[in-house]
Amino acid sequence: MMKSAQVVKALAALAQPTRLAIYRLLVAHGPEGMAAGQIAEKLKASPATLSFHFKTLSHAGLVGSRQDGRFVYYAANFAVMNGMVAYLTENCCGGDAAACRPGTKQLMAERA
Amino acid sequence: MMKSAQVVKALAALAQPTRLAIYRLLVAHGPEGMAAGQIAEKLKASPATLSFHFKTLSHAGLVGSRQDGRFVYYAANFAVMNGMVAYLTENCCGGDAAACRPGTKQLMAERA
DNA sequence: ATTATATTTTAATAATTGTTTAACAATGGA
DNA sequence: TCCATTGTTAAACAATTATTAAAATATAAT
Repeated sequence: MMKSAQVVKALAALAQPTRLAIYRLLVAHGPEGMAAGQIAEKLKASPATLSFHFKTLSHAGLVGSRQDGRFVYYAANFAVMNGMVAYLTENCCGGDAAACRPGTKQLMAERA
Repeated sequence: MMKSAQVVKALAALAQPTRLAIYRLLVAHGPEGMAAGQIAEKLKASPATLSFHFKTLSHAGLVGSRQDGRFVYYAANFAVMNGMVAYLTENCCGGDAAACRPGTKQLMAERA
Protein backbone atom coordinates (compact mmCIF):
# COMPACT_ATOMS: atom_id res chain seq x y z
CA MET A 1 0.00 0.00 0.00
CA MET A 2 1.30 3.45 -0.89
CA LYS A 3 1.99 5.83 1.95
CA SER A 4 -0.25 8.82 2.44
CA ALA A 5 2.56 11.25 1.68
CA GLN A 6 3.27 9.61 -1.64
CA VAL A 7 -0.40 9.70 -2.56
CA VAL A 8 -0.53 13.41 -1.75
CA LYS A 9 2.48 13.94 -3.96
CA ALA A 10 0.91 12.04 -6.86
CA LEU A 11 -2.40 13.86 -6.45
CA ALA A 12 -0.61 17.20 -6.41
CA ALA A 13 1.35 16.27 -9.50
CA LEU A 14 -1.85 15.59 -11.44
CA ALA A 15 -3.73 18.55 -9.98
CA GLN A 16 -2.48 20.95 -12.61
CA PRO A 17 -3.95 21.30 -16.11
CA THR A 18 -0.70 21.07 -18.04
CA ARG A 19 0.56 18.09 -16.05
CA LEU A 20 -2.75 16.23 -16.32
CA ALA A 21 -2.58 16.83 -20.09
CA ILE A 22 1.02 15.56 -20.20
CA TYR A 23 0.10 12.46 -18.29
CA ARG A 24 -2.86 11.63 -20.50
CA LEU A 25 -0.78 12.19 -23.60
CA LEU A 26 1.90 9.84 -22.31
CA VAL A 27 -0.58 7.15 -21.39
CA ALA A 28 -2.03 7.32 -24.88
CA HIS A 29 1.44 6.81 -26.31
CA GLY A 30 2.24 3.67 -24.36
CA PRO A 31 5.58 2.39 -23.10
CA GLU A 32 7.65 4.02 -25.88
CA GLY A 33 6.40 7.39 -24.66
CA MET A 34 7.05 10.70 -26.36
CA ALA A 35 10.01 13.02 -26.76
CA ALA A 36 9.90 16.21 -24.71
CA GLY A 37 9.80 18.31 -27.86
CA GLN A 38 6.83 16.44 -29.29
CA ILE A 39 4.94 17.02 -26.08
CA ALA A 40 5.86 20.71 -26.13
CA GLU A 41 4.55 21.03 -29.66
CA LYS A 42 1.35 19.12 -28.93
CA LEU A 43 0.57 21.09 -25.79
CA LYS A 44 1.88 24.41 -27.09
CA ALA A 45 3.95 25.00 -23.99
CA SER A 46 7.54 26.17 -23.72
CA PRO A 47 10.27 23.55 -23.22
CA ALA A 48 11.37 25.15 -19.96
CA THR A 49 7.86 25.08 -18.53
CA LEU A 50 7.42 21.45 -19.55
CA SER A 51 10.77 20.47 -18.10
CA PHE A 52 9.60 21.89 -14.81
CA HIS A 53 6.42 19.83 -14.98
CA PHE A 54 8.27 16.67 -16.03
CA LYS A 55 10.33 16.97 -12.91
CA THR A 56 7.22 17.18 -10.77
CA LEU A 57 5.67 14.15 -12.46
CA SER A 58 8.93 12.18 -12.25
CA HIS A 59 9.42 13.02 -8.62
CA ALA A 60 5.92 11.72 -7.92
CA GLY A 61 6.83 8.53 -9.78
CA LEU A 62 4.06 9.02 -12.34
CA VAL A 63 6.40 9.10 -15.32
CA GLY A 64 9.80 7.76 -16.24
CA SER A 65 12.29 8.91 -18.86
CA ARG A 66 15.04 7.56 -21.05
CA GLN A 67 17.52 9.33 -23.26
CA ASP A 68 17.70 8.36 -26.93
CA GLY A 69 20.20 10.36 -28.90
CA ARG A 70 19.54 13.97 -28.09
CA PHE A 71 15.90 13.27 -27.37
CA VAL A 72 14.49 12.48 -23.96
CA TYR A 73 11.49 10.21 -24.04
CA TYR A 74 8.96 10.31 -21.25
CA ALA A 75 6.53 7.51 -20.56
CA ALA A 76 3.73 6.96 -18.06
CA ASN A 77 4.42 4.76 -15.08
CA PHE A 78 1.20 2.87 -14.53
CA ALA A 79 2.25 1.36 -11.23
CA VAL A 80 1.95 4.63 -9.34
CA MET A 81 -1.40 5.46 -10.92
CA ASN A 82 -2.61 2.00 -9.95
CA GLY A 83 -1.38 2.52 -6.43
CA MET A 84 -3.02 5.90 -6.18
CA VAL A 85 -6.38 4.66 -7.39
CA ALA A 86 -6.09 1.68 -5.07
CA TYR A 87 -5.35 3.96 -2.16
CA LEU A 88 -8.30 6.18 -2.94
CA THR A 89 -10.71 3.33 -3.40
CA GLU A 90 -9.47 1.24 -0.52
CA ASN A 91 -9.14 4.01 2.01
CA CYS A 92 -11.72 6.44 0.83
CA CYS A 93 -14.72 4.22 0.36
CA GLY A 94 -15.21 2.62 3.72
CA GLY A 95 -13.60 -0.59 2.51
CA ASP A 96 -16.26 -1.04 -0.14
CA ALA A 97 -14.06 -0.41 -3.14
CA ALA A 98 -16.86 -1.25 -5.54
CA ALA A 99 -18.74 1.83 -4.36
CA CYS A 100 -15.92 3.95 -5.71
CA ARG A 101 -15.28 2.12 -8.94
CA PRO A 102 -18.13 2.48 -11.40
CA GLY A 103 -18.50 -0.65 -13.44
CA THR A 104 -16.84 -2.85 -10.89
CA LYS A 105 -20.01 -3.31 -8.90
CA GLN A 106 -21.66 -4.90 -11.91
CA LEU A 107 -18.80 -7.30 -12.35
CA MET A 108 -18.93 -8.24 -8.70
CA ALA A 109 -22.66 -8.88 -8.97
CA GLU A 110 -22.23 -11.05 -12.05
CA ARG A 111 -19.62 -13.10 -10.30
CA ALA A 112 -21.70 -13.62 -7.18
CA MET B 1 -17.99 12.39 -17.81
CA MET B 2 -16.47 14.99 -15.52
CA LYS B 3 -14.73 17.90 -17.18
CA SER B 4 -10.98 18.15 -16.93
CA ALA B 5 -11.18 21.37 -14.90
CA GLN B 6 -13.42 19.73 -12.31
CA VAL B 7 -11.06 16.77 -12.04
CA VAL B 8 -8.13 19.12 -11.48
CA LYS B 9 -10.11 20.86 -8.76
CA ALA B 10 -10.93 17.58 -7.03
CA LEU B 11 -7.33 16.34 -7.29
CA ALA B 12 -6.07 19.62 -5.85
CA ALA B 13 -8.57 19.40 -3.01
CA LEU B 14 -7.26 15.97 -2.02
CA ALA B 15 -3.60 16.83 -2.61
CA GLN B 16 -3.10 18.19 0.89
CA PRO B 17 -2.46 16.06 3.98
CA THR B 18 -5.11 17.63 6.20
CA ARG B 19 -7.77 17.53 3.52
CA LEU B 20 -6.99 13.95 2.55
CA ALA B 21 -7.29 13.06 6.24
CA ILE B 22 -10.61 14.91 6.50
CA TYR B 23 -11.96 13.14 3.47
CA ARG B 24 -10.97 9.69 4.69
CA LEU B 25 -12.44 10.43 8.09
CA LEU B 26 -15.72 11.48 6.52
CA VAL B 27 -15.89 8.44 4.28
CA ALA B 28 -15.38 6.22 7.31
CA HIS B 29 -18.31 7.96 9.00
CA GLY B 30 -20.80 7.42 6.22
CA PRO B 31 -23.75 9.59 5.20
CA GLU B 32 -24.37 11.02 8.68
CA GLY B 33 -20.90 12.49 8.57
CA MET B 34 -19.18 14.27 11.44
CA ALA B 35 -19.51 17.63 13.14
CA ALA B 36 -16.76 20.15 12.37
CA GLY B 37 -15.67 20.13 16.00
CA GLN B 38 -15.31 16.36 16.14
CA ILE B 39 -13.11 16.50 13.07
CA ALA B 40 -11.02 19.28 14.60
CA GLU B 41 -10.50 17.22 17.73
CA LYS B 42 -9.66 14.04 15.83
CA LEU B 43 -7.18 15.77 13.52
CA LYS B 44 -5.83 18.16 16.13
CA ALA B 45 -6.28 21.14 13.86
CA SER B 46 -7.74 24.55 14.62
CA PRO B 47 -11.39 25.22 13.70
CA ALA B 48 -10.38 28.13 11.47
CA THR B 49 -7.89 26.04 9.53
CA LEU B 50 -10.43 23.27 9.10
CA SER B 51 -13.10 25.68 7.98
CA PHE B 52 -10.73 26.81 5.26
CA HIS B 53 -10.19 23.22 4.15
CA PHE B 54 -13.91 22.38 4.30
CA LYS B 55 -14.51 25.20 1.88
CA THR B 56 -11.97 23.79 -0.55
CA LEU B 57 -13.44 20.29 -0.33
CA SER B 58 -17.00 21.61 -0.68
CA HIS B 59 -16.10 23.75 -3.64
CA ALA B 60 -14.64 20.68 -5.33
CA GLY B 61 -17.90 18.85 -4.60
CA LEU B 62 -16.13 16.19 -2.54
CA VAL B 63 -18.10 16.88 0.63
CA GLY B 64 -21.49 18.26 1.56
CA SER B 65 -22.71 19.82 4.80
CA ARG B 66 -25.86 20.24 6.81
CA GLN B 67 -26.59 22.28 9.90
CA ASP B 68 -28.03 20.51 12.92
CA GLY B 69 -28.54 22.77 15.88
CA ARG B 70 -25.33 24.62 16.39
CA PHE B 71 -23.32 21.84 14.80
CA VAL B 72 -22.39 21.62 11.16
CA TYR B 73 -22.09 18.10 9.88
CA TYR B 74 -19.87 17.31 6.93
CA ALA B 75 -20.21 14.16 4.87
CA ALA B 76 -18.35 12.69 1.92
CA ASN B 77 -19.93 12.98 -1.51
CA PHE B 78 -19.09 9.71 -3.22
CA ALA B 79 -20.35 10.80 -6.62
CA VAL B 80 -17.44 13.15 -7.22
CA MET B 81 -14.88 10.61 -6.04
CA ASN B 82 -16.45 8.06 -8.39
CA GLY B 83 -16.30 10.54 -11.22
CA MET B 84 -12.70 11.37 -10.50
CA VAL B 85 -11.58 7.76 -10.40
CA ALA B 86 -13.57 7.06 -13.56
CA TYR B 87 -11.90 9.96 -15.31
CA LEU B 88 -8.45 8.82 -14.28
CA THR B 89 -9.03 5.23 -15.28
CA GLU B 90 -10.93 5.96 -18.48
CA ASN B 91 -8.70 8.71 -19.78
CA CYS B 92 -5.41 7.82 -18.24
CA CYS B 93 -5.13 4.16 -19.13
CA GLY B 94 -5.47 4.13 -22.88
CA GLY B 95 -9.07 2.96 -22.63
CA ASP B 96 -8.02 -0.18 -20.81
CA ALA B 97 -9.50 0.71 -17.46
CA ALA B 98 -8.62 -2.69 -16.05
CA ALA B 99 -4.93 -1.82 -16.34
CA CYS B 100 -5.50 0.97 -13.84
CA ARG B 101 -7.79 -0.83 -11.43
CA PRO B 102 -6.05 -3.57 -9.53
CA GLY B 103 -8.38 -6.46 -8.96
CA THR B 104 -10.67 -5.53 -11.78
CA LYS B 105 -8.53 -7.31 -14.35
CA GLN B 106 -9.13 -10.58 -12.54
CA LEU B 107 -12.87 -10.02 -12.59
CA MET B 108 -12.77 -9.25 -16.29
CA ALA B 109 -10.83 -12.43 -16.96
CA GLU B 110 -13.23 -14.55 -14.96
CA ARG B 111 -16.14 -13.11 -16.90
CA ALA B 112 -14.54 -13.71 -20.30
C1' DA C 1 36.52 21.82 -34.12
C1' DT C 2 32.44 24.22 -34.96
C1' DT C 3 27.76 24.63 -35.24
C1' DA C 4 23.01 23.28 -34.65
C1' DT C 5 19.53 20.74 -32.06
C1' DA C 6 17.20 19.10 -27.77
C1' DT C 7 16.53 19.70 -23.20
C1' DT C 8 17.55 21.23 -18.52
C1' DT C 9 18.79 24.59 -15.10
C1' DT C 10 18.94 29.05 -12.89
C1' DA C 11 17.24 33.43 -11.41
C1' DA C 12 13.55 36.59 -11.06
C1' DT C 13 8.90 37.41 -10.51
C1' DA C 14 3.86 36.93 -10.02
C1' DA C 15 0.24 34.19 -8.23
C1' DT C 16 -1.63 30.84 -5.13
C1' DT C 17 -1.92 28.41 -0.78
C1' DG C 18 -1.99 27.41 4.26
C1' DT C 19 -1.73 29.08 9.00
C1' DT C 20 -2.65 32.18 12.71
C1' DT C 21 -5.09 35.52 15.38
C1' DA C 22 -8.96 38.20 16.21
C1' DA C 23 -13.44 39.53 15.18
C1' DC C 24 -17.95 38.05 13.70
C1' DA C 25 -22.44 35.25 13.14
C1' DA C 26 -25.74 31.86 14.67
C1' DT C 27 -27.82 28.69 17.73
C1' DG C 28 -29.23 27.00 22.31
C1' DG C 29 -29.64 27.14 27.31
C1' DA C 30 -29.85 29.62 31.91
C1' DT D 1 -32.18 38.79 27.81
C1' DC D 2 -27.51 37.36 28.56
C1' DC D 3 -24.02 34.16 28.17
C1' DA D 4 -21.65 30.09 26.40
C1' DT D 5 -20.85 27.22 22.49
C1' DT D 6 -20.08 26.14 17.53
C1' DG D 7 -18.40 27.49 13.51
C1' DT D 8 -17.13 30.95 9.78
C1' DT D 9 -14.85 35.05 8.01
C1' DA D 10 -11.22 38.60 7.47
C1' DA D 11 -6.63 40.31 7.56
C1' DA D 12 -1.76 39.51 7.66
C1' DC D 13 2.01 36.79 6.70
C1' DA D 14 5.12 32.93 5.26
C1' DA D 15 5.67 29.35 2.06
C1' DT D 16 4.94 27.15 -2.25
C1' DT D 17 4.07 27.08 -7.19
C1' DA D 18 4.13 28.37 -12.19
C1' DT D 19 6.02 31.15 -15.86
C1' DT D 20 9.49 33.60 -18.42
C1' DA D 21 13.98 34.67 -20.29
C1' DA D 22 18.70 33.62 -20.29
C1' DA D 23 22.52 30.63 -19.57
C1' DA D 24 24.16 26.01 -19.43
C1' DT D 25 24.57 20.99 -20.77
C1' DA D 26 24.60 17.21 -23.92
C1' DT D 27 24.34 14.91 -28.22
C1' DA D 28 24.72 14.89 -33.23
C1' DA D 29 25.92 16.62 -37.77
C1' DT D 30 29.11 19.19 -40.88
